[in-house]
Amino acid sequence: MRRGLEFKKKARIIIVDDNYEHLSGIKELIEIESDFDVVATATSASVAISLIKKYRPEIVLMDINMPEKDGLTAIAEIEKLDLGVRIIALTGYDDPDLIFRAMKIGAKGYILKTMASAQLIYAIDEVAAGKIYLPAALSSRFFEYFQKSFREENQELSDEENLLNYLTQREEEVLDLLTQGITYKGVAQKLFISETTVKTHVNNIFQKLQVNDRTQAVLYALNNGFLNRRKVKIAI
Amino acid sequence: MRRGLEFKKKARIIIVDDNYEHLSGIKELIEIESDFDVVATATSASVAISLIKKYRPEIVLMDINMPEKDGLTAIAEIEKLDLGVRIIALTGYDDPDLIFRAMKIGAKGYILKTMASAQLIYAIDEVAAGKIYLPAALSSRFFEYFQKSFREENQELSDEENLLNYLTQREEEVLDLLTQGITYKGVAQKLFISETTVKTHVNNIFQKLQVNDRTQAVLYALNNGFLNRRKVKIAI
DNA sequence: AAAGATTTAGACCATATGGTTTAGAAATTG
DNA sequence: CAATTTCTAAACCATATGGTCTAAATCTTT
Repeated sequence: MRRGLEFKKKARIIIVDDNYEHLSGIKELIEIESDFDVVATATSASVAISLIKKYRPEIVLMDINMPEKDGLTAIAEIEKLDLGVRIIALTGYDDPDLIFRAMKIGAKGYILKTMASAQLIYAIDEVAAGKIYLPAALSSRFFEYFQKSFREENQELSDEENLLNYLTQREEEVLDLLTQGITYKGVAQKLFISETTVKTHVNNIFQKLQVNDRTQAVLYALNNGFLNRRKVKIAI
Repeated sequence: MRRGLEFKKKARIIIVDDNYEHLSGIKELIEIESDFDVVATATSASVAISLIKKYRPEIVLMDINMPEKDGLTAIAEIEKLDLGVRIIALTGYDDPDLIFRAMKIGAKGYILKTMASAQLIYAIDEVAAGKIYLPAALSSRFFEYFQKSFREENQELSDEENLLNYLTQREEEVLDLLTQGITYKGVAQKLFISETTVKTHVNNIFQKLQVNDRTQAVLYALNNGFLNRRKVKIAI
């Protein structure tokens, strides 16, 4: 086939699809059109996982639309095993949410069953070579979804509405320390001011943020873009 | 040029680059190789913004590496204006963090200055057509970064390490209410139990999470996957 | 049935936190 | 320079929160 892989180790592949027709179709296609080695196939995620543990393939082609255990959780589980298996997700349609979630949990590629066989082979080639591959069309859809989620989630408050913008420099510093779970005494020490001064600042913060206690102030800060060492969190 | 745009309205473009050499280079290239209409150029972000307000171009080519006001904040500001301008980011190197941040704040494309001119024209074509365009190489880098951030941030704690898993049902309920900024009294009312019972639960929670106060417990919960109505937050 | 964990709840006490007021020093702005 | 804002800090008090211990009722599990 294309791209001299003859001298490389042939990538070993496991294919997972609950539809046996599709499964054998893809298997044949790969065996005919490429140099890859289909070492096993599975029609359910749970079987697939034990096969993966057994054969340690380089690549797994995983259908996402399966009953019982769905493909996404299967991918998550396989990734958690940390066997270095590179998973390519496979579906019938380009639902951006599916694409987003698959890539998020670690899929190294995503292709549609409707795509040409050459595209499939190319994707496997790329992923086997250590890259992450999304066809341009899917990549475009992914980014639309990606950006939409940020638009919606991020700027739900305008600058005037975001009460954090009314805090003074010092109040921000105090609040920043509070969002790290530090007590008033600790804040006082860190900022080299007295504890009563901290209390004064804190009370002003409460007024400005319209909250009643430390926990609420911290929550307000975190939910409204207090740019700390904040962690990335997107619910699956 | 390629792709019959003759009958379409020619896309109007503004180019922003603090390096005048580059600026005129790109300008010439676009004027020669494509049908697009370069309506203005700017060597600073602030000038660019007023030009954009004035000319309302379809496309903006924005260099990211600029002194003074940097390109990313400029993009954010332009996006905030919500003029329907589609921004393509432009840099010398493929720093994945830059790519990630640019796409996050709404860039519709990202290309390297080192890329062939045909690639640039193609990118503009695609973006002008309403798509989001990232060359395969950059897309790959983006996803590596994207996935790494999730790996690091999400499963930094194993199930045994995540102290939240040692909480009982009831303790979880209490903690959940605490993460909503509710006081002990409020929790007692919501759960139809006495306030002293709440205190008992809370103290047990503190023991299990190895923290000393309510705020720290809430922070621990939020940072370790207490899957609430939590918002998507990634610091720019 | 016995053992164990969970949920409930009280007493008791110490301390941290929150509410309000006043006020001087320092920095900023007009 | 005068006016304003910010930062500092104290006094005073009320209440919420945290620490520790004990213990009964309920539920789970063996």
